[in-house]
Amino acid sequence: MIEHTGSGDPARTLALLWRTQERTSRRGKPDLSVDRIVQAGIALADADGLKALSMRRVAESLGVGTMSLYTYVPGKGELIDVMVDTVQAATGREVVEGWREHLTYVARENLALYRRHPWLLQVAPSRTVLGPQVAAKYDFELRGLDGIGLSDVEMDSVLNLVLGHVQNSARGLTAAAVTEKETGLTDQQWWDAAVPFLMTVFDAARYPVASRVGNAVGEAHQSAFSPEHSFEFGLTMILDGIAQLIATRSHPAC
Amino acid sequence: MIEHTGSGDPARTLALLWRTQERTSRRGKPDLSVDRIVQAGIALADADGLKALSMRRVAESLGVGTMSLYTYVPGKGELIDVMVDTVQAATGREVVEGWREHLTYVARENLALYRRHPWLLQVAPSRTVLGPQVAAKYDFELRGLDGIGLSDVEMDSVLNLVLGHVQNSARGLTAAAVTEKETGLTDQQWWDAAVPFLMTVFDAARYPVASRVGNAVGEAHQSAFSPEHSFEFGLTMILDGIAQLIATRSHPAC
DNA sequence: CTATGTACCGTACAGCATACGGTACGGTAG
DNA sequence: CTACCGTACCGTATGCTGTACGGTACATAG
Repeated sequence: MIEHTGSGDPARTLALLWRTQERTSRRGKPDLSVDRIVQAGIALADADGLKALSMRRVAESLGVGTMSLYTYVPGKGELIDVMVDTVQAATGREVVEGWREHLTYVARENLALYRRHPWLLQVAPSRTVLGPQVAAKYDFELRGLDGIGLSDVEMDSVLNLVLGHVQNSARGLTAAAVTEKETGLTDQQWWDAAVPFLMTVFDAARYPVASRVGNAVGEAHQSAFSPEHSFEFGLTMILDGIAQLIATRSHPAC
Repeated sequence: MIEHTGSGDPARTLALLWRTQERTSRRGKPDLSVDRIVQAGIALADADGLKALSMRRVAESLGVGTMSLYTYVPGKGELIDVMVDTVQAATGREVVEGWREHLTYVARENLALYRRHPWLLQVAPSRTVLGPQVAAKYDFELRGLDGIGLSDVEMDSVLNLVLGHVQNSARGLTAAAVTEKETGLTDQQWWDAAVPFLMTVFDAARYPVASRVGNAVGEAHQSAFSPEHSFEFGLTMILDGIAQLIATRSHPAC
């Protein structure tokens, strides 16, 4: 299941993200807090995936009634928004020389983020989460592209292109684990169950190139190939393309 | 919500995809069929998004009891799998000269597919749907990359890179419509509601590059900019990178 | 005409998010 | 010291979801 986020009032969500609530009065005995709820949510999603994240389970893991969460968080969608923003904080912010090195670093950091929190891939990125951590990360990632001849819009396009590739790669890298957890079947088991049937039904003569390439990829998958290769390959292609763009910008009359 | 697919027995799913059931006996009065159910599902998802797709609603739209669907389809996940495979059939298969032109054509066709069926973006691509339409499309898309000096695995990598970019772009292109349908808020309304709050909380001095670029992108978004640009931009970058790879393969001793 | 296998479906269950109407208590005003 | 009140917390209920299970009705084969 892909979770949707930000279903409610944008202002409410933003207030939550930026923690503008100012716990004013001290009536009652506040045992809970937004942060404790968010941490519990992240822990739960890390462990069992986004599908297993329910308000009941979050409350349970905090030893609290389900509805108590709604005092601090407008709903599940907003909770996920805050979870997304929160985990961005843990990405590295090293400054490296050269746009290519910077983008490579950014790509690796984001890949690591997806590895740590695979459920991020299950959150439908319908609308950007405009939280403080997201903003800080965006700023850092753009800074390494500043002053190399690209326009502002181009800087954004380049970054999005790289981050998009990282996300696609992350899906390949973590899909096995996530899907296994949710279907109870490893890739190998699934494949073993599928192959004998496919053999009876798949006409190699009808799809000659597909079957040849499919076999090659399958064999490579067992031996030397890895999704990491796909990540590196795509990144190289993209960076090479960007290099050409930058070269054009530097020597306009080429 | 991101829907998961292929939850059940792989062999069962494959039998369904390749229609191996051979309606043998003619007892009873089969009113329903897998195809009718799938078409109803696609119509429903096209109209109201994947979130609105429920077995109850599919049955209702066919004038049939909910449980009757389970005679033909093992479950919701498998139904979605078949829906995914089915819509692939509608992509164009024109043969164009040159790998670059071919990939451009493939990219456009896939983008159009996502436009027609935005719910495809909400299906978690945990495991490839190994259906006949998917296979045929894969074969066609690879054929245009055959014999230009790439290895089999490289052909697959190149294709995946392009298709991944298309998917990312499609998200940007259709996100507005989909999200609006599901949240009841247009991008403009959402932005208008967010901006005044952001102004009070977003420290431009803290995130100088982010705010500058963000503003530039925002302004461009209102005037000349469009997600289409982002699609074309990324495609150009990727194809330029691939061109370099192919050049290397053609003149190995560069 | 009877037997049988199948298409279809009513009911029920477990799980979900969350709206609503309370309850109990800590801090403060009188 | 007491009375009040705003807040934290939560029990219950509603309307969704997918689907397991047991049954019914009927077309066809024998």
